Amino acid sequence: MSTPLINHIKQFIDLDEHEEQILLAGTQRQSVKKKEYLLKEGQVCKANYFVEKGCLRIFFIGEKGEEQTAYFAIENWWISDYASLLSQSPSSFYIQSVEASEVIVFPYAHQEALSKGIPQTERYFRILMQKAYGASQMRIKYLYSLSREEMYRHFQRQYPDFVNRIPQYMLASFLGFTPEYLSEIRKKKI
Amino acid sequence: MSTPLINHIKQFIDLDEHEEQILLAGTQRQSVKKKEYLLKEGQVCKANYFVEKGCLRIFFIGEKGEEQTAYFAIENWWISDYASLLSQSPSSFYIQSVEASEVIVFPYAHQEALSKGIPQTERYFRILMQKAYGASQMRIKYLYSLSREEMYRHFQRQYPDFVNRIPQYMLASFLGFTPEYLSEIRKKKI
DNA sequence: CGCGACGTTGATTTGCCTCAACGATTGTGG
DNA sequence: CCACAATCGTTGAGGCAAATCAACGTCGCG
Repeated sequence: MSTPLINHIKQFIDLDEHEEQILLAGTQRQSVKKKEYLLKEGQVCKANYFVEKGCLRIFFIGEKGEEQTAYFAIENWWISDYASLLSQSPSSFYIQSVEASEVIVFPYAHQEALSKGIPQTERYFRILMQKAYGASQMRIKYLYSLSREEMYRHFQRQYPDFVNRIPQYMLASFLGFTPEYLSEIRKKKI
Repeated sequence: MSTPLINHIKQFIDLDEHEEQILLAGTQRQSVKKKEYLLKEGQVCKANYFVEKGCLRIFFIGEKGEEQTAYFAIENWWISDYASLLSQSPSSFYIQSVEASEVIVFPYAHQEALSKGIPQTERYFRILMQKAYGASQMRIKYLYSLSREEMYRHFQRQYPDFVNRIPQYMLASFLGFTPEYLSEIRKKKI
């Protein structure tokens, strides 16, 4: 069996055919329409989502009602509210598709069950979480040291294709500023 | 054997006496003087640090030479540069003690070795990393939605004792603003 | 075709920074 | 244990990056 998810996992741990089947059996593929929600504020997050195709985001609602994007996930990335997932407490985020997407729903209960039968999956998720946390430490660094304009240039350099794939107001909210200011920055650049 | 580290681990996984000994055998206690460094920029991070007593911080040097604190760790917290640790690449951070501290040095090589002999340690570190990443997601949320003054009030409410334990310039840099501005905020509050 | 969502532009405002100078406190060597 | 330096904290004047607000183009979709 070769799926994007299995391929991703096998970059970090070994699985035999039988284990692959057990692992996949507990998941399900879901087609998600543009702007459809996988989680809403107040709900308890029940699954980790692996993006096979398309793009998801996690956002929250600011004081004045604006949607503030916290993270994006594209092909071969995971996305979830990991605090809500771990403690099974109500989430303060929304998870929504940015474009029509194909997602693997990986229930947390399944992850917990696998931890006994296929212990190396814990290793996979440990590495995943450590990568994510490491990236988050770097993001904190950038948030503290770069100006808003530099944030945009930096993001543009790192993900040149992605910049044109999402609405500008989402990109602006992800970078931590207003759509108007992004417009101003873009005007400057020839 | 009961040490703060073992107690912490046993909140999440089971260990028998023999396993505890193997686990501790690969670690070492280190007394760290105030302002002493455990890691400097450019070095590859080799260990995860567990704070038994005292306080550490991880910071980086900004464009104008200022020290920007990214995280603090107090009793029973872990601290490290997890990106550098995972990929064994040069760090862009410094790890330094804020006060005289007692630290358990947990080499990453030891963590890797344990993952074979005592597989449930992977589970412990997975939960640790997931908690840390979840907290990081919340921190992103606060950074995006609160003003600098609200950040301070929020932090003060959450860690009232800690506020008076560290120099104000470190707190200011952690909250993402200048010592002068923190001074101004404090003046307002009666 | 028309409406609503998205993007742009410019005028004005503001939260926070910068710089400089001055107190307060801490630590250290004589 | 004191003196004095270094570090840390405060205050105020002035400046700038980015927000706010409002108005107007434009595009995609039902």
